[in-house]
Amino acid sequence: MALEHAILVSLLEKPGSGYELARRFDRSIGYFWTATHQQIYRVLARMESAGLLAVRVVAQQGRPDKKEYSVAAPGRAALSQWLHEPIEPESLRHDLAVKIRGAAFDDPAALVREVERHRRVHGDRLAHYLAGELRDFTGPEAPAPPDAGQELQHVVLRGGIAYERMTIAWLDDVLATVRRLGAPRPPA
Amino acid sequence: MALEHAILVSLLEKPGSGYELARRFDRSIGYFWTATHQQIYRVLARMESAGLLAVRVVAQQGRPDKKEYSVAAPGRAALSQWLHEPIEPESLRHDLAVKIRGAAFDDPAALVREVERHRRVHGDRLAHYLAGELRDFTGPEAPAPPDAGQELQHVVLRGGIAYERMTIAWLDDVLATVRRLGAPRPPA
DNA sequence: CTTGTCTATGCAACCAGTTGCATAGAAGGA
DNA sequence: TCCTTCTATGCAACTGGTTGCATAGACAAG
Repeated sequence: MALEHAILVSLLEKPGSGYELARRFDRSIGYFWTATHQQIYRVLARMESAGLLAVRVVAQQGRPDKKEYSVAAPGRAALSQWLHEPIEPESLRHDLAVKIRGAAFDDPAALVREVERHRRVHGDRLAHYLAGELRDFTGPEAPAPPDAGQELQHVVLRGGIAYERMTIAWLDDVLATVRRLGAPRPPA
Repeated sequence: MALEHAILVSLLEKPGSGYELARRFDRSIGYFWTATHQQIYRVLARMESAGLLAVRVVAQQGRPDKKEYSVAAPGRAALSQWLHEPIEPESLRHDLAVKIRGAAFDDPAALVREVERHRRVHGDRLAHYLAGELRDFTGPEAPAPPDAGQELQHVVLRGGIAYERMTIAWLDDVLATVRRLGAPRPPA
């Protein structure tokens, strides 16, 4: 149930509506946890009825009303408790690796195209992360000195950057390996 | 539904029972895809009734009978089709990152213990992968020259090794950052 | 004036994966 | 002798997450 906790952290950083949370999950929080708006709305409703969140309906001009959520005391306590519990170090779930091993039984040209496509996506993500790092942390516009929250956000972002760099290097390794092999077997 | 395809690849590499598959998913395949035995049995039953797999009951001495599954022609075709379809480049799902950002609102000492624990687990995994690489690919016992399937298995394993190394380096970065911050705020 | 995009919220159905439990014979150690 | 572990299979209930669909006003482009 890490989505609940991700929402608590995000709302502690700044209260907001389900829609705003969904956009944050397309950006900074989404670097390490994704969620669709439907799921966010559902979890928000559950958390609110459980007393973890407080809601305030905010009227806006030129736009629909929004429900602004913020963390209530029990929500903060629930987060604190979770932070003190150990969690499972998670494992990879990489379907591309399944495809790579599957290429031993099929046409490797299709794999090359697919790996190249993934490489491009990861390259774009890396560029996006680096731009965000420059904007929020290392550029001239960044706040100095940063507070603890910003330092922690930055180290998480550095993790995303390291992940993308590692992935890109690995995909290059995969491409070199597959190209070296040529055509192992005809297509099924 | 990548579990289906992971099973197809694994059974193409070598036919086996649900129990044997479950053990493979604790080892090599599990480097990038995990599954419990319950799920494997359920998916195997579904795939068999869909005609993707063939079963053969094998009597054993001193042990229960087992159902040995192998890939039927429609299964091979289904795998081939999937290999030619593009898949979504997947994103991280890292609950530890949620905890790190949450530490801005709580006691950072708990975070330090948790990160150290994760670091140990990833260190163990790295050692395990490296031992496997030596045993199967780079050591004196390894088959030379390797065939295409082995080359591909090796490049996937190199991905796991790169992932663990990257993760360990990042966790060290996290530890250094958190320790530098001291105690940002009192516990909730 | 119509089409499309943006803000904003939500229901319903489905699917994948986890957790808990159950069975059962063989082997090995306390 | 009993307890645990290993091999081997499976059901049932639940939870977390995805997909498809729906509504509705504001605004901008064509």
